This record gives sequence, structure tokens and C-alpha cells, in this order.
Amino acid sequence: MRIGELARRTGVRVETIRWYEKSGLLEKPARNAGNYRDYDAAALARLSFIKRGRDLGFSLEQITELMALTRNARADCERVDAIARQHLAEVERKIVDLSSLRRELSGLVNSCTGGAIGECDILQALAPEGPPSRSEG
Amino acid sequence: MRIGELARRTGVRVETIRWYEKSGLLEKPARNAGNYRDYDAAALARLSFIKRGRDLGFSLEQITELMALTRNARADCERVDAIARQHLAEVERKIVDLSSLRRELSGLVNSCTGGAIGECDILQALAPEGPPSRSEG
DNA sequence: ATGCTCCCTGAAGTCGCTACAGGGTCAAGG
DNA sequence: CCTTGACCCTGTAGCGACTTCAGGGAGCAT
Repeated sequence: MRIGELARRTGVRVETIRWYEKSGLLEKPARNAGNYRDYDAAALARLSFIKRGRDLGFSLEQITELMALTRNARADCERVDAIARQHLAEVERKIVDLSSLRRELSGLVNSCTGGAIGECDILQALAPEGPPSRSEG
Repeated sequence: MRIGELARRTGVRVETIRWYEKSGLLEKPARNAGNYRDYDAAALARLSFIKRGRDLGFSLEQITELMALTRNARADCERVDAIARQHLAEVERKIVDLSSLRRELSGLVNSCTGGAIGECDILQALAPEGPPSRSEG
């Protein structure tokens, strides 16, 4: 199949597929008479794997390693598990960070009383003299 | 003060300060006899504002607009509030996305039984044939 | 003179794409 | 035969927000 069909079937954009090839994530496919890329079922499977990994937030580097592990049938599951656990830990850390950010931001947003800039609590919270809470430093 | 002291006082790296200047976020400071940047208290205040905004996850574009609003005392607080609310909405959306990601990933990670690659549930979940649950296509 | 810390500029690299310029290929229709 | 249009090609530049690197200069202490 040509690149457009592969794109439709996987939900990955044509430019992104070419970019994956350029960066070594996908093997260079055969070319047909008109120099168009010609993909087979194996390429479809590999790209689907990549897409699923990206949807789960793995980096391309992590996906590269996961794909290499699938080819090495002798290796055991531990490294795969470690990659997944590490990614999970990152995701959880981001959730914690964003949650405390949300608390601060909703405090800011609720402080707005619709007055003029001079009284704007949001800008005052951002300014160097005024930390977000009622204390002064 | 020189750039190194400004960096220490604000917690912003030297290179980042120079980058903010290049991209127009900070004004070009005076130079001393040795062509070193020479910052005053106003620059310290501006950079602290930027740092605080970055810590709260605002983009440089949003921070630029917020700083412009502080200079225009006639404008009212509405635009500031709108920027903050929009950012809060983005943060909340990210939290939702990451939370569903976490659910999927912890499902994956718990499926690992420590066996060989052929039985690795994580890789099978990533593979094109197998969606994250135990069904087969 | 030497060493050290700090500073300078400009360019390139990071991640994961996206967009664009300027073309080539191929099938259908007039 | 020619045009239209969908699709494809390569190569390069751009995004955000930096970080890193190469190759030097300033100024102070020994």
C-alpha cells in the first residue's frame, strides 16, 4: 500500500510517517515504479505499535527500545516492565505537579473582582513582591 | 548587577536570561566597561515576574501580554482574568488526559508476570492485534 | 605569566512533529 | 493530446522554550 493508505489505516499523518522513517524508527520501505513508498503488512503492524505507544505517551526513544525488545525473544519482560513503570511514574509526577498548579491558578482566578489593573489580584500575585498567599516576604 | 547575580537571585539560568533578551521578553540592559550586561532593580522585578509566570505554566506569549497589561493602567482586569482562566482550563484538561493515561498504564504495569517476551502482556497490549484488555482480534 | 571565574557571541541541538516550496506520477475526462 | 486533480517526492524551515557547544574576552589573585 502507499503512504496515504497507511496513514488512513493507522491514524498517523503522512508527514509524520516520513519523519519516522527519516529518524530511523521505521525501516525504509520498497519503492514502486513511480518512486512511491510501498508498504506491507509488517510496516502496518510496526506503525500501529508506534502509534499506540505514542498515544500512551511513550517517547520515540522508549518505543524504539520496546520494539527492539520484541525482536529479541530471549530477553525477558523485566526491561519492558521497567520502561512502562518509569513512564507511569513520570505521568503520576506530572499529575501531582499540575494538580498543585490548578489549586494555585484557581485561587488566582477567583481573586478577580473585575476592577482596574492597579487592584488586579492576579497581577499582584505574579509580581515579585507578592507571593500567591496572604503572607509577605 | 551582572547576569550571574541576576540568575542567582531569580533562579533563572544565565543562558535563559540571554535567551529572553534575544526573544524580546527582557529589554536590553546597559553594558559596563567590559561589555558585561548590567542589570538594575527593575530588570530583577521583570525577570521575577517572568519566572513566576513560567512556574505557573504560562507561555512566554501569555507572559508578554500580562506584562504589557501591567504597564497599561487604564485597562481593566478582564483580559488578565481571561488569560488565567484559559490557562487553568488547559491545566485541567491535561490533568484529565494524564489521569486516563495513568489508568491504562497501571493496568499494563500490573499485567507483568515476569515471564519471557513471548508472554509479555505489556508488549501484547501495545501490538496492533491486541487492545489493552484480554480479548483477541 | 598563569590560572580561575565570570562573561561574551553565534550557531546548533533537543523533541516530535508541522508546514511549505517546488516539483513528479498517474488515472480520468474532454 | 492536454488538462485537471489527487496523490506522491525531496529538502528545508519553523514551533516552544530552552540547552549546549565552540571559541573567545575581562578581570582578579598568585
